[in-house]
Amino acid sequence: MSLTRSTSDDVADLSPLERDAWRGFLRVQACLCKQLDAQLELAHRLPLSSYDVLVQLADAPDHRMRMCDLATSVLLSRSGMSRLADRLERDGLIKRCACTDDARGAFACITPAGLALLGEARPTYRAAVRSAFLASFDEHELEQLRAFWARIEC
Amino acid sequence: MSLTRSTSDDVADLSPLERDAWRGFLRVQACLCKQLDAQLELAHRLPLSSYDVLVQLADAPDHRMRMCDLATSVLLSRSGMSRLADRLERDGLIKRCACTDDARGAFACITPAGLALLGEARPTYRAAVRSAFLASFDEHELEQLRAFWARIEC
DNA sequence: TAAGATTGAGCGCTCAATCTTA
DNA sequence: TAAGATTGAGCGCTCAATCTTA
Repeated sequence: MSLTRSTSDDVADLSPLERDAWRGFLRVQACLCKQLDAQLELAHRLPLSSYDVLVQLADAPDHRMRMCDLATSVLLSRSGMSRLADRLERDGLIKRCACTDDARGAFACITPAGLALLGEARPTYRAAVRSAFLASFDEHELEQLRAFWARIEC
Repeated sequence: MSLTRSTSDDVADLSPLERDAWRGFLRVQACLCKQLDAQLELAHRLPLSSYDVLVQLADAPDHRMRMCDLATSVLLSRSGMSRLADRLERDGLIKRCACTDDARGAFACITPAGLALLGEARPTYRAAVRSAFLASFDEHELEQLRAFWARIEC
């Protein structure tokens, strides 16, 4: 090992600090998502992935989005989104609608039943995110977190 | 809605700041894990979940752990761990060994081939975590992150 | 040719049931 | 009875192939 290498050399062991900053991040994410999913499932029979889709649609213009845009915004592949939409449509929470501008495409539209269920689930979600995550930080720290995530593009 | 409720009332909308702090966290985690998994798979044909198991075993006393402890430390169910161990054993990276203290239990032990592969994969992992995550923060910020994660128990 | 969307095949996970030993 | 581990059933996802329209 060269003496000129810094401690943040690419191949060097992660320092305890680096390890904790990274592993803690992974641990917290896994725990929180598992908790959130369990709470939504228990209270509303709605998995977290379905909740995310309903939120996107409810907040979108005309309560609808193109399937491919929806896939991107919920971090799913197109095929994964297509199958999730199948389940949501089967449960009456969304409907697929024709896209007149581009006949290749399709819209997913949230139904009144979807809006109603989302109306019940949103308070559960917000309360859970607040108590399990946001409540651990003051306003300044939340600003820091926002700035931290903005640095990472992907 | 009561006038006495604060803006962080449990059921109120998430503020833009809360939203960004939370959604950014989810986005960054999803992106980084996807990237990491792809790089390990490409360079070493080793999924991230298998990498995590090999790291735990390599760092454990006698290069071995009980199946249930291993499941806990890689955030998997027991059955999920059992099936992942099947694949790793099939590929010769680990072996199951009898547990003489408690005949109900089993050890997973990393093999020389497992250690060798991990030796190649660790630099890839470290370099990826550094360039995609750790490099975005200075030492003080890493300390902050460590302290942030420590607040959240799960 | 390429892009949007879906479908077939199959992987990796969890839950519930089961087997074994404490 | 309970705990460690595995197995059967089945869910939710991705990749590659396919269909449709731009």
